[in-house]
Amino acid sequence: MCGRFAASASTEDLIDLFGIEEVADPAVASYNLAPTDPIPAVLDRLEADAGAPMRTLVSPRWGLIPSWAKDPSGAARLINARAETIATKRSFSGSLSRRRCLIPADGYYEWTPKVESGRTVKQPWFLHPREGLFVMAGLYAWWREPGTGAWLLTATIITTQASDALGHIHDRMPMTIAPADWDAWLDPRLTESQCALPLLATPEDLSVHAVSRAVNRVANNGPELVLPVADVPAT
DNA sequence: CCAGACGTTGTT
DNA sequence: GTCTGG
DNA sequence: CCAGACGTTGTT
DNA sequence: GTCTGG
Repeated sequence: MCGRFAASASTEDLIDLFGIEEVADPAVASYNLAPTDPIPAVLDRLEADAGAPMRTLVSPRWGLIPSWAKDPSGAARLINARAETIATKRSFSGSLSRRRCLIPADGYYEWTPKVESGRTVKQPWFLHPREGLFVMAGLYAWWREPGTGAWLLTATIITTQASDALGHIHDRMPMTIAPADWDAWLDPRLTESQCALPLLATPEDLSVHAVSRAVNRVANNGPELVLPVADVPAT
């Protein structure tokens, strides 16, 4: 699955790569993004006067809160949405039809148990493309706070069964969208979920290496978190 | 019809 | 063991 | 995802 | 909001 990731591209990088027209929230580099954190996301917003959609850089909280939720307390739970069932699950189907986004990342983390000095510790791994950004498929939702009327934007990352190459690390992995399909994936006017689903792609040829357990603690951050560590433990 | 749920992950 | 916070 | 907390009363 | 269960 995907429960922690790194995203360090600058706002300028993302403007160039995705053709961003409006920056609602600038990108903030982080090498330790955790559930409930603001994460970078690209979406196409429909203008009120119904022209072409406006490609916008936003910063939703990670963990989708459906618009009908009574309170936002479940946010840390819906950090992933299973590709196999998003079209029929009530928490996601509306977002799949009309609120799809892209989440640009450097790569993501997974953990495996490891015995060290007789104790079991959680060994983190960093999974990432050999070059370029890892553009994850996401869904978003708007939730309105009853008291203040303030709007809260949240998002989730779509997952699928891990490929054999990654299965020894974890049985789930995030899905991507190929650059040629970005426009269609983001277009909120394409409301047929059956048109959107085939755009979901499986990550190919990811590189995997062990990283420091410093990433386990969410307070830690910095580019050193994604660096390989010499002591590569057996799985 | 109304009431109530609506999710993923890992672990056991 | 299970929930909350980050 | 992992780490860390998990509670009440009365008194200061 | 929308679907399922009763």
